[in-house]
Amino acid sequence: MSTETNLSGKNDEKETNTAIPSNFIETIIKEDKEKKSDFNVHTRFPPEPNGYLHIGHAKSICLNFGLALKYNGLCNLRFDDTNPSKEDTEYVDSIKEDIRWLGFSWDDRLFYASDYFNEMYDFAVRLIEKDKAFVCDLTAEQMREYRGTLTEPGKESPYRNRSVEENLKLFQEMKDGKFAEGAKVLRAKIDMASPNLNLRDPVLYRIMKTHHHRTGDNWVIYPMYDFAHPISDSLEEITYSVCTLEFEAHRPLYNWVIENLEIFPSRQYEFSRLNLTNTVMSKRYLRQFVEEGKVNGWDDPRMPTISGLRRRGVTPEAVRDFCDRIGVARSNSIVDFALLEHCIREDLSPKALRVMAVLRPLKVIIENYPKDKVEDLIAENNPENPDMGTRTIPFSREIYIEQEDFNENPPKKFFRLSPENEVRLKHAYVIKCEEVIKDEKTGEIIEVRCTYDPDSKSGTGPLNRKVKGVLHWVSKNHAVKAEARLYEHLLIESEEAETEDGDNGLINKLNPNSLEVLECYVEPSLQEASTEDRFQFIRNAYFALDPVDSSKDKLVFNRIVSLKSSWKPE
RNA sequence: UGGGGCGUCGCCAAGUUGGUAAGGCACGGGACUUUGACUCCCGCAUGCGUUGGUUCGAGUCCAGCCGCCCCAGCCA
Repeated sequence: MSTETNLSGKNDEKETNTAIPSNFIETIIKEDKEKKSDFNVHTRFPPEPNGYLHIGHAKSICLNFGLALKYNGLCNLRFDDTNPSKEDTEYVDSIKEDIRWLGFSWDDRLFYASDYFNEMYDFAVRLIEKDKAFVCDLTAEQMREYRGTLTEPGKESPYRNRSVEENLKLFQEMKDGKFAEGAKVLRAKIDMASPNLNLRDPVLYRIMKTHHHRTGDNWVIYPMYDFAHPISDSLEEITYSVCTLEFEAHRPLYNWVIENLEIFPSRQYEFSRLNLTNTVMSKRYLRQFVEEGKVNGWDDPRMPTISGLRRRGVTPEAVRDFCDRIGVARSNSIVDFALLEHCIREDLSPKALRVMAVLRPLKVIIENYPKDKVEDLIAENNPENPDMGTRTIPFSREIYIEQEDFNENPPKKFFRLSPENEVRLKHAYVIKCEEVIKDEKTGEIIEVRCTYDPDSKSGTGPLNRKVKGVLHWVSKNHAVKAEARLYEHLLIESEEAETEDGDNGLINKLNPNSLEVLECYVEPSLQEASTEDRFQFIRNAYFALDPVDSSKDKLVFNRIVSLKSSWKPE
């Protein structure tokens, strides 16, 4: 290894790490630091605990925590729990677990918007006192009518001119539970003619007589996102409040709250959310798949959820690398799933144990190999990393090879087993196909008879002995039966499935072959496999044990991602 | 349609104050190979939505046009 160049290369990278902004937010940070060298980077990840995190959230987590790490700042975890009707501690726990799994830490900075309910109430009172907010009795339907449309201005609420005193009294009574849900709301007094609909006297507080997972029944009024978020950010002195593009039109309101309350001036910046080909991030559709049994739960390995990726065997390193590579910008985009797969392979390649497993077995009998002989062959665990050592694999007269590795009428450049042809068994011997045994009735190939060359044993034979192909195999009497679950994209892109089908959602885009379950044979060393291990089934794919369904008695392997292949029969 | 955004290679995405189009993925070709993997070479935008303009010079400035996304929850 050319340590000199490598080291200097790495050092350069580290030294210029914070100097080269890699996205527009970092450009802003750099500018802020130039104006004021001690400007703190303080971000936050603010999920609502109303569902499971997915890889789109991972992008936000990597961005927010990553920014803090890179610029020596801090990143808070804050649960945006202002709507008790949708939220639950179950989600709080899973979100924490997912963030930790991704490798980030909020240290002691775990917050909840509900921590600030008292302050928020006081801030609302302050707005009323400044005549910047009022209690409105309009029903939801009436409010919609009064709001106007995209092209027409709205009308002011008839309750807009209540006195400060009356508003104070009414708001207090709202808090005290004197009114029914929906009877009254607190609204900001901004501009019913604003071209930005979010500024047409938006609702700040609504009445909800719902039990809150943290504050219990203490409150019957709850702040809206647009009021709670800027206050939460400000109280935590967040300097970069990073969110996704759909909140762009809310930024003027975010700033309005901060300016009228005269509190810490957090700033909001928006980036485009992650979209991936062949998948969907929308909670609505993911929930539909779960509820209709199209997948086996939120952590189904086909799901784009963090828990799904984790269960599938994807590593946090791969997810982080992916998030680094997709970039952060403001244009709507759809990232090719192949990039995620690339990141997974790149992470797994140096750490996965190379093992042999036969997914679709074809029996091979080596006729000139002694019937009762068993040899222990030495196999390296990872040729890229000799430190990972070796293990032994039993070899005997009867083995299984992959069905697709034999072809009676091979196409051109078929570097595998075929009649009269020679091939090497990985770590073992060169064998030659002598005879094909077929089922008399069906004509199906049920067995292949071969002979082996005793002088061709791996590592001992003539070094320049070249054969066309190398096959993986397992010894029939030593192999361990296991289940292999092969996953494909959850969704298919096709002409017919281009559009959503109304109430049917994305059902017609679901890939009917997204899961294939196989009974396979794996080499005996895998009996000792742990869920922490990652394997490369040689010439096939990366696999990991399913942490839920696998047991010592029944090994279950999930295919994480297949190996690339440039082999294409003509 | 009012407002706010966005439009650089098939997919992402860099492009300081205008100076003559990074990188990754994908793809194609080749080398190597006891994984048709990995690795390594090579190729891949006279072009930056479009039309004009300013300029010695424009992806970068100006004007018009086109396309896509977001906003009319007492959701976040």
